[in-house]
Amino acid sequence: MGRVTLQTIADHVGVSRMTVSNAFSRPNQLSAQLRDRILAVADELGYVGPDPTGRALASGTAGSVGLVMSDTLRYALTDEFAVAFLAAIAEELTPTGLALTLLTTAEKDGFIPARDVALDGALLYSCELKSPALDWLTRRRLPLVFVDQAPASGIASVNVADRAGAAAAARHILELGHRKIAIVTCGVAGDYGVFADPPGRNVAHTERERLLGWLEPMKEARVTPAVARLGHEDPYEMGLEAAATLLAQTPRPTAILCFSDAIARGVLAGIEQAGLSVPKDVSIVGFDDSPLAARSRPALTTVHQDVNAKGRAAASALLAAIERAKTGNGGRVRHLVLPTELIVRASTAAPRDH
Amino acid sequence: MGRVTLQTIADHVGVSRMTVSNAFSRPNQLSAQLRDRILAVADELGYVGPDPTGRALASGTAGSVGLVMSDTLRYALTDEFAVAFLAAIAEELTPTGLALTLLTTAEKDGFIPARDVALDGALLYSCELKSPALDWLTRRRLPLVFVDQAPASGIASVNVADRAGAAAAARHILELGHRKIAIVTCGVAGDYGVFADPPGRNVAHTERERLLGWLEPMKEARVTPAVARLGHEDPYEMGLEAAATLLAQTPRPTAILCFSDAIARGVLAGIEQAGLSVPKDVSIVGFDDSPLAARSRPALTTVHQDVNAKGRAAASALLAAIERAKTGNGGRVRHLVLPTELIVRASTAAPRDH
DNA sequence: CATCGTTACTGTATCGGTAAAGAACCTCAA
DNA sequence: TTGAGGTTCTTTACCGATACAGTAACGATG
Repeated sequence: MGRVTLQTIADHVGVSRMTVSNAFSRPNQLSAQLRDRILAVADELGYVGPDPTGRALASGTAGSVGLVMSDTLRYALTDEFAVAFLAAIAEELTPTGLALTLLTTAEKDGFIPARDVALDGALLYSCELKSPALDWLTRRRLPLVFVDQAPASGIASVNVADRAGAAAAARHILELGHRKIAIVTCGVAGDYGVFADPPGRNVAHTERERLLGWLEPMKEARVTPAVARLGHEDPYEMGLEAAATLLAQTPRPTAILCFSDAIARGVLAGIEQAGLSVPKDVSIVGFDDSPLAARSRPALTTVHQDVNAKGRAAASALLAAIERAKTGNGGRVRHLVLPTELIVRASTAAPRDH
Repeated sequence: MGRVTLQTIADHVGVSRMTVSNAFSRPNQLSAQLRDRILAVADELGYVGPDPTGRALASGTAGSVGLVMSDTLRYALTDEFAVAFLAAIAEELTPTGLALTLLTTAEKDGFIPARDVALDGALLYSCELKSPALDWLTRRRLPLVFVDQAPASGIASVNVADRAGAAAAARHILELGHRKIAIVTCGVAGDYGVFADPPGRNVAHTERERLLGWLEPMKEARVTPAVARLGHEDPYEMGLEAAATLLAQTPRPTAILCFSDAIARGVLAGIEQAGLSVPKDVSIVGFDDSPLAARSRPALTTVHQDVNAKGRAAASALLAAIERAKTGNGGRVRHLVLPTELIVRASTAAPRDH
């Protein structure tokens, strides 16, 4: 026996296939009795419901939106902060009945998820500009939302005030009297190592913005920071190492500004391993205000961003973009920037010699 | 201008639509020159690649597998342990080019993701038996894998030795000399509260197994535990409250066995809030050996399970199930049970009066 | 009684592709 | 010269549904 389709049911009931389709998808197009009869027969035949693939082709909707996270899903999922973002998206999406498809950059036998999986739209979180996934999704002309990426015209974006937050962090450190300052930043591409000059081009949007934010007040104060640039893999380990390297420099930095709380925790551990104390010997500032920050000892001074709001904003921007693509209205393309706020906790203090 | 399809390109190049399809999907079916010409024209016309929906309908593959987590994605994603599981799945899936679609139980306007999203298969992690998502996926006859659920015949499953692990935990506590023992368990359905008798029916597989494991050595030792049963929402808060309730009982328990490390942490905090100390006054055992366990102070004695192995096993079982459904072979249906191991850390000790 | 609006259902065209078999042509050994 | 076998492209036949226009029946309206 072949597969049960709308036609099978239609034949059994003695109506047209379209009426069966309506029984499932547009209940008000037929009488209640007939609908019940159709559903009963469908049930009897073991029919589950309109086949998603057929429906998707005919109706033009897939019922799922894509999410590309940092190109490497594996590491994104070890990051508490990224997971919180994911959770916020999931929560915002749930009541819409849309599923969330996690896309990876990997491909197999010419099958590229970002190109070949049916989607109604996609969220791009913190991807490299030259990411192949981003490229495919763009070429598909899917409704998109960029999160933590350089805004592009015509594509909705959600960012946080990275620059302002970083500037606040730097100002805080300067006001405490620090002059020997180090920065630990991080990115997925470009050069790694310790630089006298901060990296210029070729860094992702978020990193660039934070760098600009940190550097501005320092420039005003005529302070030149040492910059260590790390990869993305294991923030704790890399922070630990970076701390060792930075602390070996002369003059030794008395304050370290970090790209994230996860890195800051590694740096903190590295400082303690070097026999120094935070904040007495070295002050640390993190970024993001992830749960880590409040939990660590000493509690991290950090730049807070509302990851929950970011996730929800991203999801609803995507819903608007999908609506716009479908009906032509749904508001105009928005470039949202959520605020950041410096949270002073216990990891920063005036330098010793002050 | 309408949309660019295979036909558009075929007309431009002057070949049949099928040849264009082959140019994209089966390169060895045509000459390299013609293929290049076709791809060039396709590129020129802004054609991205075969439309995923059309391809899905014709070929019968969607390119994505579903994952249902605990019915409430929101809470699953706040659970470090569940996220680690997700990460392991994602990692195992990545090289296969399959995307991972997160399914929720919610529906909207009669659209039910588990029924209406195109998938090649699905993983069900720790769902209630009567979960509507599980029900739909089963009825669709999709290749499935059950994880942390009662094995069903014909459906691959991955579990851990919950019962043995729990028994080891209970035995450890008994051997230390404890006789006044409490259990803090947790489930998404059924009755909540403190019971003299442990809940019987109507609890999910994992909970049941762990209960059976804890109770068996206790029965042998003629010890009757107090059982507190919590919901799923906020393990820390609920553990905190449960601790308060249990400590108020007479005789006061000297050891508490917890369903998870997340709950154990709440219980630990509750014990300390009550002015008691762990493990001097009260011993605690967790479950899972999530990162939390080693991190907490005192470090938690817990039952270790290899969440990474679980995730990978689940993913590859699903791949096998998909293969089986497609080609008829791919091995037989397996019911895997991964080992657990008691990890004794600092949260357990002999009771005071011992 | 002719006209009109509803309700309830049907017919036709299409969505964008793939599978499988067939045809045309070319190569090369016997 | 022939014919087996390979390469390359085409033909035919779907995959399972939805959109949209159309029609029949029926009661209401003037």
